[in-house]
Amino acid sequence: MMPNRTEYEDGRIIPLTLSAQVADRLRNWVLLGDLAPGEVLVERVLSEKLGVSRTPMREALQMLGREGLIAITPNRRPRVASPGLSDILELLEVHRLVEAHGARLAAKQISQAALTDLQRLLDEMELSGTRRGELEFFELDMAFHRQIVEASGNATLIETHSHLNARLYRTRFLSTQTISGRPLMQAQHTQILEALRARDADRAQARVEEHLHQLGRNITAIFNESKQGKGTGPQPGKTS
Amino acid sequence: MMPNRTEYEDGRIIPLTLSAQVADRLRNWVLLGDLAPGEVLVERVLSEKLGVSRTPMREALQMLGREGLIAITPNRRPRVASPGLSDILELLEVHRLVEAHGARLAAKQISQAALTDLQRLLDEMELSGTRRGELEFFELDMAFHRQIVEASGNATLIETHSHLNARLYRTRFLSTQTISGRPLMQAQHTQILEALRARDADRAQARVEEHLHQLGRNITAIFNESKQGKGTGPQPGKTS
DNA sequence: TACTGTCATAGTGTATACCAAATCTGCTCA
DNA sequence: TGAGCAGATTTGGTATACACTATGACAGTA
Repeated sequence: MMPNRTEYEDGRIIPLTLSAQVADRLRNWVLLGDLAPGEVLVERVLSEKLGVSRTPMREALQMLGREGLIAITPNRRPRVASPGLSDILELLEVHRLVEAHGARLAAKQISQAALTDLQRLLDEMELSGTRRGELEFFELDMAFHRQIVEASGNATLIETHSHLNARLYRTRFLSTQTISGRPLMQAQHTQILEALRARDADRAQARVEEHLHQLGRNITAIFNESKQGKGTGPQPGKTS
Repeated sequence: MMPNRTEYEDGRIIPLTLSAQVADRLRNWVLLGDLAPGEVLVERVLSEKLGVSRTPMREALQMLGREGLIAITPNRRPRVASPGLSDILELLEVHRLVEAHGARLAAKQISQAALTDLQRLLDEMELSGTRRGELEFFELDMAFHRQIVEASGNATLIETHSHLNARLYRTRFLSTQTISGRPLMQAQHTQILEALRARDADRAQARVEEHLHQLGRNITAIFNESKQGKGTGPQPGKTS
């Protein structure tokens, strides 16, 4: 996902603490589904598996808990979060609000280099959609959205967006699997980029909103399918 | 602040973990200024002072770090955050976005009881403005804003708003001290409530935006004063 | 004076061991 | 089948130890 092993601070490079590294690994496991929603996590087992002591493992679990990726209840074993559809739609609404605003800000000041980069991502997605694996398409998609918000230049907005996105990550990944929706998504991506190029803040905002509304519809469809299908929908168990 | 000592979960009441209790106390110290911005925190000293071991203290510090109230860097002692004006304005922009959207949602579905409660808060603020202490006015103000967002019914929105607000807490408290601005603020509060009563989502959103823009101006003024005044502006030291 | 390098001290990050209290699991019995 | 119980697990918290990093004071140098 993110090749996070170091961290900046006034130019010096400081290695991440062990807790943070463990959190990174766990996060990837959750996001990619190696740890299934609802699955129970046992501190000692995990810490042995990763060869670290309980202390950094506890801290890592706390981190993911605060990010909403796992549900932590006092005295109980943590579980991988498995939000219901309504939780996800609530999340998505705020996420949409934030990202759309990011696009609005970005339209006013995005650099030429960033625009070129976004175009490159779109091109690669075009190829990826037909030829390559789904994970790659997904990651390009994520990068596209992230870069737009980063172009807003508002650190708080970027951080908030990234937190919300982390919680939606798994769901969005599943959504990407449904290849049928891709052409529409791609067309919308193009429209967003056009609006940014035109420095049209209103349009950029509207296009992003539209796009994420569409995402909401896709997710709803997937959720309902898996629910009636073989009952393998997300388990109960709250999202902390 | 919040009388948090217990927590719900399917009806049973479970006491907060020690870490959470410690975090609550530290948070209050930071928000009320008992721990000054930029001040250095030492794990061992704090844990002794509160009579707990390092483990829960570390967890509490991590929590506040995530909330943006203290800045944590590996191997270094945590510091109470002391954001610069630009940081605060960025925060406020996102905060405004979230709260305004909350008001929009709230307008559509706020209960009669909640409206009555908001009116009560306004009335008390009116009294408080002339007769009582400033801390009380401030807390009523905070409660007013919080309740509006809570009326939105979107848990993610509420949570995000509360996080952002926590980071702005200290600054907003200082802003409240400037009594000269109160009549305007109060008038705006009334307008917001009127819009909610009228179930006018657009107007509610607009009024909240206006109000928080005004807050931004107040904060900017205060910040500049204190900076040129006696140089007692916020210290350097980043916000994590 | 201003700068640079050294060094002791202080403080965090991590490992370990241990205990109390809560939870979980499987069994028994109705 | 389901309620209730007891023992095994597991977490929350304490205490301690130690390696490694950062910090600040000091001495030496230009």
